Amino acid sequence: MSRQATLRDIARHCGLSIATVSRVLSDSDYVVSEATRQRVLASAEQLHYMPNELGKSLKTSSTRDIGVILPNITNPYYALLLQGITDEADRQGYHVLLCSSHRNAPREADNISRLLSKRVDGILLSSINPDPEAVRRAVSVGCRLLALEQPIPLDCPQVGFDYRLGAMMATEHLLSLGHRRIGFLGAPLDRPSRRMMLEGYRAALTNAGIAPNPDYEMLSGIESERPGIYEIENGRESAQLFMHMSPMPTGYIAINDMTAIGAMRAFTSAGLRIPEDISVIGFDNIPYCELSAPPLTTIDQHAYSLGSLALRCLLDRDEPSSALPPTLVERCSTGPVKE
Amino acid sequence: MSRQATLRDIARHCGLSIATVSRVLSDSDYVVSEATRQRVLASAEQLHYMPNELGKSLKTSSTRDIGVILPNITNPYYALLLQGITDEADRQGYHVLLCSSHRNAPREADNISRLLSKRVDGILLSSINPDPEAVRRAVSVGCRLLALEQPIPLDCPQVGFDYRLGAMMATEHLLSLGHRRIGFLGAPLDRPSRRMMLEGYRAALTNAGIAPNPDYEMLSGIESERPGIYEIENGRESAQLFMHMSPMPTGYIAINDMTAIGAMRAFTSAGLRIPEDISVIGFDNIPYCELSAPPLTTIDQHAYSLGSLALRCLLDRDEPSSALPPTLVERCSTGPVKE
DNA sequence: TTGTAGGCGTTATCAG
DNA sequence: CTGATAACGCCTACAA
Repeated sequence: MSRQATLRDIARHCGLSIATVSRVLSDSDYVVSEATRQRVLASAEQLHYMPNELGKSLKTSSTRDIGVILPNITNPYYALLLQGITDEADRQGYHVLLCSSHRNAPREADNISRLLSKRVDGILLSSINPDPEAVRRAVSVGCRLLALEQPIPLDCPQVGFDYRLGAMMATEHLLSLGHRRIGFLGAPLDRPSRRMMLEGYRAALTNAGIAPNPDYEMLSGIESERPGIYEIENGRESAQLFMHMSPMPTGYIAINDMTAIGAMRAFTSAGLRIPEDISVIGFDNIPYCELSAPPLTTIDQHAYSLGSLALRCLLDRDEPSSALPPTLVERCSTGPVKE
Repeated sequence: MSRQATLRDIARHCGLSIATVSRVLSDSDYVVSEATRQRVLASAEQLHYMPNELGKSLKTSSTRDIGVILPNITNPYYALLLQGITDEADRQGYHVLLCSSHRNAPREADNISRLLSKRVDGILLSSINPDPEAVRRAVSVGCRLLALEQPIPLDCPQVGFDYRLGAMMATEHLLSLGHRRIGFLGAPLDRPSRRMMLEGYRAALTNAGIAPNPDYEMLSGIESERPGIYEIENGRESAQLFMHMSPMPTGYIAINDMTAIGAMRAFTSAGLRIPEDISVIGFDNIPYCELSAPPLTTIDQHAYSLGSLALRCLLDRDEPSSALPPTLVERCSTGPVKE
């Protein structure tokens, strides 16, 4: 438990000045004679020198840290997103400071403050409605900030999905299988992403000459701290309501995979067969989709790629705003309509 | 995009010395007259002062950062663990620097180096066989290091599960339901946790007067980058092999939930009914367990609590090593043996 | 009660 | 090619 060696220690050890030692150890393009370079390197090795990034950052005002604020990581979708971010950060020589906001605006503001005090080089923020004051302060002190996954109404780069297109693709897939009555397994429209999905669903129906039926837009549901679980419950509940209708829809598009799986469980335990009797399509393509019974057809959001893309945008500042195109992943939960 | 205000700016602004300003803003117990205190506070407010933690850390040599090194986060078990850590860190006023090691020893060593350069106050490391050199260097420079989840053969605090006991409980649960032929749905014994589970399984059998049958210990399987997926495949494969035996076991204990779910799918698609014909019990209690068909009985590892416990141990340095007792969670995948 | 000054470990400017 | 020296923002004896 000895104190860490510093440039000064090395300088003393090899009889050179701190400046010279710094020059070789921070491999600047500065010219140093090969002989002294070797001397410095040898001493550094012997003393187990390890640069102190604090000093360096204080001087250069760059920490190579980036802050990531996510609602929570136990949601597999956010876990995938975060993995994409950390892997990219690793490649680029950056470090990730992780914060869980739990969808709590004051907490988010606090997270931002703390990250700014840490002098992070940038912040990736996934927020439904962030404290505008906190965000403004961040950009005003020159900290890059990027709106991740959820668009925010502020002048900053944004990276997200094309939710509208994704929902259209899902609906069109059902339409192409002959379904005409298509239900929307939704949730409260408290986020832009959800509103965009509902829009896409309606647009696809309209394009196909079908008038959207408000009864088929199920938006009930409660939020809860247990991620995953309440979404399953929402799916179950919505499915129950649909089963009381007649005629009930033959195809269903869900706001996310968890909701779709919950609905499937309700349908199958009521004796309906999937995909023979009805079809269900999810959204996100989380790993569970391969496990459900039957394996879930869904729209892939490419969360992992989105994460790494977001980090690149934050750092490179080119293509400042972009969205990843969704992809249809066909598994076994959708099939031709039976009438 | 103006430069951040510093103590000096505030001092100038309110006509006091930097020292005085520092004293009120770092709310030390130093005595400052109420009048000047108010003056300082007012100026700080006006200039939007935000302390620069870099300067502070450089001076105090404490960053309140802790490094967390995990194989990957897309594994729901690690996601839960990480959530426990971040939530606790938040409560304690610490920040989490996240690294993904991808179970790669050189990469782990590199992660450790980078964290040390960042002068983190501590490191939580989940590793099968870490580079001993890197670990030694960490403790030698006085950075606290705690072995998380996987024990490592070094003198440092450890926090993990009682894998042996967990596997015993799982096996005993099957025994109590009348099962006598019990299969072990395993994986290569490359980690201490897995070896401990096999031990526990054998011990429970022996205690019940049953000689462990080597044929029933299935350890095949390939690792792969896609987490979750290969575990499902391993489960499937092992199940296939078991179905070629006669008599085949009636009860199965799996090394983790994913493997159990994979095996269940193989069994049911071969026409076996769970839990009527055979029983399967998992390990971890990841959220998916509630989704599988049928919902999976399992051993809860309390990953979330382990995360927060680990952080407390790292910081408080009391109860330096401990393990969380596992819990049986009965769902629908286990039942009385039918003979 | 307030101010001065030195130092934490780096980088970078400017002389030698 | 190398060496003093002054920052970076903060804390903290010590002095007034």
